[in-house]
Amino acid sequence: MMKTHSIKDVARVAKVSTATVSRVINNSNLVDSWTRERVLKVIQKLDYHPNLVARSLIRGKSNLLTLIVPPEPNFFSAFYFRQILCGISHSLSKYPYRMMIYQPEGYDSQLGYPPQLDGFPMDGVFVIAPLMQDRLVKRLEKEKTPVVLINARSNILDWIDLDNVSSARDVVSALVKMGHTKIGFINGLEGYNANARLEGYKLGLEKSGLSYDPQLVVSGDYSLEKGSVAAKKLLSHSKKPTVIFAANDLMAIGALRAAHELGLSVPRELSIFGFDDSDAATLSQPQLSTVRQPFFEMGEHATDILVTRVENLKLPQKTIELPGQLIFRQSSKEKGKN
Amino acid sequence: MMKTHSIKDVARVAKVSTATVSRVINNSNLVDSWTRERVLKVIQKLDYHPNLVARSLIRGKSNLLTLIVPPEPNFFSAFYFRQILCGISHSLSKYPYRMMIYQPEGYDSQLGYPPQLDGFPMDGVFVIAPLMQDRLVKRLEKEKTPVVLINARSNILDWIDLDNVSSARDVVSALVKMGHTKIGFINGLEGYNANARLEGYKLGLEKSGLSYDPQLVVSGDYSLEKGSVAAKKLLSHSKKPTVIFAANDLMAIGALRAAHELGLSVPRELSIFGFDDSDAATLSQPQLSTVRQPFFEMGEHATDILVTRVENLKLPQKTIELPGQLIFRQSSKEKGKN
DNA sequence: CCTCCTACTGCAATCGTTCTCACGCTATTA
DNA sequence: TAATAGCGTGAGAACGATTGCAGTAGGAGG
Repeated sequence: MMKTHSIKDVARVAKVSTATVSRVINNSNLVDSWTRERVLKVIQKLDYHPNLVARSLIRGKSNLLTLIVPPEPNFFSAFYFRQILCGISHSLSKYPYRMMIYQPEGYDSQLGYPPQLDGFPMDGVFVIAPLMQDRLVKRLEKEKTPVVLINARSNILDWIDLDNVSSARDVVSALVKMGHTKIGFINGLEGYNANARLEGYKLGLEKSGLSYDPQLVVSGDYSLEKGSVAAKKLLSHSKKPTVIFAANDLMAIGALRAAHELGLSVPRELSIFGFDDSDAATLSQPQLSTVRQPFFEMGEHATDILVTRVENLKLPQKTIELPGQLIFRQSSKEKGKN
Repeated sequence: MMKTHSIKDVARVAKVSTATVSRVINNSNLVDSWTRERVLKVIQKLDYHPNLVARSLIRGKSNLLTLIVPPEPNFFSAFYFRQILCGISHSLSKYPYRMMIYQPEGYDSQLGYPPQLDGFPMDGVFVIAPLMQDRLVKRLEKEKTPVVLINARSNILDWIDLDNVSSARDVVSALVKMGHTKIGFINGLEGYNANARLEGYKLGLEKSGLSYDPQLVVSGDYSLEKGSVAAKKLLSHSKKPTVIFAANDLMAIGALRAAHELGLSVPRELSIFGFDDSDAATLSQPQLSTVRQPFFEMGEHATDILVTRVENLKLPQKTIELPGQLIFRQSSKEKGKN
């Protein structure tokens, strides 16, 4: 760090006290306009910028928000993570806050979640979905650090999440409208998301007057391989579905592969619908119909929520559910058409 | 921020001065082992952690490194950026440093590059490749802020970059070994990378005793569309190449598409080689042979370089050239084989 | 003319550390 | 025995801002 000018230099040159300079910097109206003028000129001349570390110390507020990233080495590459990051970063430029990124080396069982973060300045924390929630969140709650959960939920903390239920429901409704009546579903791993998407699937059937058939639902694990296996299982039934709806894109692509291996043409003989609108969705052949999660917007909203909370700790809990967007591409089509 | 215990609390409880506590924290050996013991116990009991803001203030060092990201909204999604980020993050966990990410809203012509960063604490800066270099870098140089360039070069600053020349040369050598003698090249936009890759291409030919034929080189702009156009141009010549080597994956995929449209089977009738090993390389049909840039490792090294530099400003310039790795997939094969 | 009020300004304490000095004690050396 | 060296410790001044409080000046009102 180069030695820069301090508030004292400005004070000296402008022949005022540091208090006055400080008041000018902070737009206090307790300063004569002529004096202000003069001080501003000096500030500009010296290219003075307040030292934010010193300010943090006295104010007890660093204007730094922390994004805690799960310890998986490639997490930054994850599709949804990237998008959320873009959203946060974009929205953040509206505020005088900066973002620190912290990825611990691993889950620490002894000390609680983020071991090396103690003492590091942060006014608030973004927590992105995955498993690790419990311990981390409990600790942050205890420390009364403002938190916003992204893609997860809580009874106490602010959060923003996809409306999984209605998104899945809308997919099913749309498929029914396209003439499908036998709709297979490949479920994800146990957990909130998968449950909600399955619930939406059931709801969609119900809304369309179709009955729920457990044989048309098989479980997967979000992997391509399992998606393929699951699809084959679905397609081996007597009452073969005419469309397979998977709880994420990767499994949908697995289904695509299965169809290919079974010699079924997609979408002519089988439609396939994914969930996530990941990169893979447009790169697959044929391109995948899917549900786009508004990750970017989620990141944006999360930032707004967190900054608001940091600036006013006493606000009531804020929660946002955003709708997914149905994206129709080549892997699905009206039943019976060519 | 919750009020936590300060060094004074520890001092009071342990019945020593704050100076001694400070010495204990900082592993000074100027403290009696019995005293140290006692202080450590108190520290643990109070769950005391030094306030890093205060420490930064007095030390004039924040232990924060800044990663400046170009203002493009989706930059976090860029393939190489993600990988580099993973590498930085991974290596960073070895050090007592944290990373701030800062993406300005746009290029500011008035003030110089990163307008809102003034006064924010940072000990060093990662700068990732693209165009914006000039002004930003000049400014950082002036402020004597330690900088490491990633995927770019400088005469003064530390940098780490791919060895483009030898990577491209090795591709050509490999292709020649596979029996190809007419090797088309789709160049990128003017700039260091493209120049270096073209140079490597020429070098590879030379090394293999083949002569350079300007007709086998066309220029592109790194886009899929242009790659397709360029490939068609190459394939319309009388002396059609048997393999097309593109300066990046996207153009290679464009070439793939062109081949498809022209009814040429890849790799039976035409081999295609990319550069970057982006996501698209494995998702394309057939999967793309390409050069993998060691982005992850670059991020890791960059971190090591920057931390070293921050801790010792007087070190001589450090530069690293990393070799690319040739990845052979389905889009290339020995000439004449089936 | 005196008092009070308002508008502006400066003094000095404060935030939580680090680090230089000086001090006292013990052990070593001449 | 006196001088010297070293170890362990504490007092207190920084670091660069903010902010409560006190003080000054000038104008208004009685």
